[in-house]
This record gives sequence, structure tokens and C-alpha cells, in this order.
Amino acid sequence: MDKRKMKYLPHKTIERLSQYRRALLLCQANGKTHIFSHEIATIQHITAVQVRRDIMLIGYTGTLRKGYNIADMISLIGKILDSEKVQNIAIIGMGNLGVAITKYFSGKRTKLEIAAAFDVNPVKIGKKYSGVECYHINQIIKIIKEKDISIGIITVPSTETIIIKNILVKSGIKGILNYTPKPVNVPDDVYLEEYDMTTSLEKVAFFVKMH
Amino acid sequence: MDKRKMKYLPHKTIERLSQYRRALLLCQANGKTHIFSHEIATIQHITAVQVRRDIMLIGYTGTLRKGYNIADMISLIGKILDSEKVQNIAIIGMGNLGVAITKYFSGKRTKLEIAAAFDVNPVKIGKKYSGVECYHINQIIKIIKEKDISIGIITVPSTETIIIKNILVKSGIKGILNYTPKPVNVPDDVYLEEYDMTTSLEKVAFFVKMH
DNA sequence: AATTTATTGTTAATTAATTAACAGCAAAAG
DNA sequence: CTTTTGCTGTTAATTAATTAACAATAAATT
Ligand SMILES: NC(=O)c1ccc[n+]([C@@H]2O[C@H](COP(=O)([O-])OP(=O)(O)OC[C@H]3O[C@@H](n4cnc5c(N)ncnc54)[C@H](O)[C@@H]3O)[C@@H](O)[C@H]2O)c1
Ligand SMILES: NC(=O)c1ccc[n+]([C@@H]2O[C@H](COP(=O)([O-])OP(=O)(O)OC[C@H]3O[C@@H](n4cnc5c(N)ncnc54)[C@H](O)[C@@H]3O)[C@@H](O)[C@H]2O)c1
Repeated sequence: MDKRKMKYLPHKTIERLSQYRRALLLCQANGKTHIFSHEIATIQHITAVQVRRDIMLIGYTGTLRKGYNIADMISLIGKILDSEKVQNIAIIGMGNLGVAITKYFSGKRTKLEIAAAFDVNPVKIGKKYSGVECYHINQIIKIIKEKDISIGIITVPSTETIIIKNILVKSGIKGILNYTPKPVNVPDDVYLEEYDMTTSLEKVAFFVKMH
Repeated sequence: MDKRKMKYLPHKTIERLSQYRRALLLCQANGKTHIFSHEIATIQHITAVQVRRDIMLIGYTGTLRKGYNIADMISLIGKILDSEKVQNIAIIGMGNLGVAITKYFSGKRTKLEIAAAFDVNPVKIGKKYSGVECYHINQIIKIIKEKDISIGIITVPSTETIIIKNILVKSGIKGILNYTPKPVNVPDDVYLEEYDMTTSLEKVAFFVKMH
């Protein structure tokens, strides 16, 4: 698939591709070789049209009455989502959430690797969390360069969010995933994704109340 | 504000209201009494138009050249988002993520309360996590009734997601926040919110690679 | 007192995302 | 061999969300 086109894939399609891939890997592990759009839709709890539309956007075509070749689709999604070389990630703030995330991601995806953790608490410095070494935050610029880290996950207390964001931007990081409730802004060449758990929970509570 | 209108607030507006409120509470704590739309916008890193549009949708009006009264806005957002009585929450799966979330939320928001935790691991049953008692999963229907729990947070291994979702729906829960990567579907009268961390990270990685 | 400035509130326009509609066709059924 | 069925791929329509435009006006400035 053409690189120029990929840039223009809708954000929501990118998200779904990530999910399709994991679903397809599961199907493949169960010995399936082909799959219909409506089967993917059922797994993901979305509509078959949406699945076909996403597949159209990435330029793949299935075979009529046989569906999509699972192996081919996995490989194509990989070509779209994955970088050729490993993308290294830093996680900043090894508290409850930071440790949980590190454990969750470490050694899972081959093309994404948590390469370093950072904290200020002396108890944590030098320790390894699921194989990831924790460094003092004042080492971060050096380590990011050394380990060619391009993505940062922020899990520090929200009072520290801006400081950490600034350090990350300064050290040339190109993507930030901010899990603190303090919104940040970044230069145009840095991609930012924020998730606020309190917001999600309050949203659920609102719609429950409204019933 | 009219209850009928509230139902039709856009989802994104609901999310931002939750965030405005927390920002406003901070401002209030700093002794501020009034705030302009562009100030809120700066804090949230969005546009002032969007802030004013959201405020318009909830039917509040500021005063020209003076801005919005912070206390009034906090109170109005409370009337919209909060239920009159406390909304009780159950969290299912007290692993890394479940424990982190429980710690994070417990005793924070007055109108939302984590009222019970559930697991299958005998080591965890009977223990308290940040003041929240952990029960065996086979007690869940009883406890949900007893404690009038209307919201469930799922943090079990993804192999268990569907089982837990079914139990929650069966026991009459009205809102589910699913943090496992296994998508679920629910009847119309249950509100569902899903968040998949891997998707977020792969999305960041994609846009970083595309640069 | 007249003019300028800064800000709100709202409508209109634009962009993004989803959903509907359907043509095309290979395989299955008759 | 002909018809029906079931699925793909794509265009068109719809809906949701954001952004632009600007009228109204209170306060500040001249
Ligand atoms: N725990 C959760 O489930 C949860 C959920 C949603 C959001 N959050 C947010 O995630 C963030 C972390 O939450 P947590 O529960 O893990 O908190 P935590 O207090 O357990 O962890 C924060 C960690 O950051 C470290 N830290 C502090 N200042 C630092 C700095 N300048 N540089 C590097 N490290 C620093 C601390 O030493 C600590 O280890 C918070 O902003 C919180 O609001 C947490
Ligand atoms: N840890 C993270 O940062 C993270 C991030 C994103 C998503 N997740 C997802 O969240 C879920 C939990 O992750 P985790 O890291 O906390 O895993 P974990 O293994 O530490 O915790 C899972 C817990 O669920 C319990 N459990 C298992 N079956 C159960 C059942 N039938 N009923 C009740 N409890 C049961 C286990 O005993 C365990 O305590 C997983 O689905 C994971 O994919 C975790």
C-alpha cells in the first residue's frame, strides 16, 4: 500500500486496524485462514460495512464468497502500522499505573519496546520492572538519545506533567501518551494522545443516570 | 438546566464538561472567581469557540467582559453530570490495573464511589484495597443488589471479559467501563465505554513513524 | 460623548465519521 | 444452463463534531 495514502487514513480507522489485527491473530491461532467482513464485525461489535470500508481504505481486497485471507491482512496491517525497526518507548513515573503498564506491555509487541523507565524516588532507581530498568529522571535526555527512544508514556503525578512533557519535547521525542489528567500541548511535529480515566468514568456515570 | 436537553448533549461535550469542572475547581482553589472562555481554552489546549459552544449547549451564560462565574459553572456542571445520590461502582479483577484504579479513585469524587471489588484469587478475597473490600466473584450478584451498584469496571484477564460482562448485565448493572482488550456488546439499556491501551500506543507509534 | 476594544452567544460552514444503498459477481442451488 | 444467494467494493447520504464568522454590547479609552 502506498505510503502517501496511509498518512490520510482516518484516525478511527487506524485504531480499528490495531484491533482487527489482534482479532485476526487470535483467529489465525485457532487455525482459521479466511474470514468474512461480518465475522470481524461480530467479534468487534461494529458493523460489517465499517469493516469493509476500513479494508477498502487500506487498499486490500478479499475474494468474493471466500472472504479475506487472514495471513495477508495481518501482514498488510503490519506494513501499515509497524515501523521497520523497533520503536523504543520510555515510561516516566513508576507508580501504580506506570508499573502496571510496563508489566502489561513488556515483551508483548515485537515492534514496540519499553526501553527505559524513569522516576525520582531513590527506592525505584536502579530497579528493574518486568525487565525494564528504571533510571533517575535527570538521566532522561542522555538515555533517550542512547536508546533511540521516540515515544514517551507519562504516568507521573499531574503536578509534574508539564515538566515531564517539556523534557520529553526537548529531548526530541516524537510521540507522547499522557495518562495524567493534566492536559498538555506539544509542537506540531510531536503526536499527542491523552486519556483521562476520570472523564471516562464520569461519562459512564452520566449516561447511567440519564438511563 | 432542562433534563430533556441534557440527554442530547454531544458525547464529546460531556467529556469536556468533566474536564472543565476539574480545571475550574483548581482555579477556584487558587482564589479566582471569574474566567474567560479563552482562559479555559488555554488550560485545556482547545479553542475558545469550542469552550463557548459547550457552555452554550448547557444553557449557561457569562457576563460580557467579565467572563464566567466559576462557582456557578462548577455547580451547573455538577447538576448535569452528577446524580443526586452517590453512584456505586464495582471493580472486577484486582490485578495490577484493578488495584491501581481502585487506589486512584477511592475517596476522590464524592458522587462516585467504588463500593466493592471482586476477584477469584483466594489470596485477594477478604482483603481491603484502599478501603475497598474484595469479594469472591460468586458473590457479585448478591453484593451488587445489596450495595445498589450501577456501574462496573472490568479489569480481568481478557479471556474472562465476556463471562464477567454477562454476569454484570444479568445482575442489572447499567454502565460498564471495559479496560480489557476484548470488545464486548451490551443490551441497549446498558451504557458501555471501552478503552484499549494497546490501540492508543499503536496509534501513537503509527503517527510517529509517519511523522 | 464618541470611539475603540474585548468578549460573549449563536448561526452558518466545514470537516470527520458512520451508515445506507446498491451494483457486480462468483459460487451454490435448482 | 439458469436462477438465486451471499458477499465484496464503492459511491452517496446522513450524522456528529469542529471551526469560522459575526452581531451584539459592556467596559475602557480617547
Ligand atoms: N493509578 C491509576 O489507576 C491512575 C488512573 C488514571 C490516571 N492516573 C494518573 O497517572 C498518574 C500516576 O498515577 P499513579 O497512581 O501511578 O501515581 P503514583 O503516585 O503511584 O506514581 C507516580 C510516580 O511518579 C514518580 N514521580 C514523581 N515526580 C516525578 C518526576 N518529576 N519525574 C519522574 N517521576 C516522578 C513518583 O515517584 C511515583 O513513583 C497520575 O497523574 C494519575 O492522576 C492514575
Ligand atoms: N496492566 C495494565 O496496565 C493494563 C493495561 C491495559 C489493559 N489491561 C487489561 O486489563 C486487564 C487486567 O490487567 P492486569 O495487568 O491487571 O492483569 P492481572 O493478571 O494482574 O489481573 C487480573 C486479575 O483478575 C483476576 N481474575 C481472573 N479471572 C477472574 C474472574 N473470573 N473473576 C474475577 N477476577 C478474576 C485475577 O485473579 C487477577 O487478580 C487485562 O485484560 C489486561 O489486558 C491492563
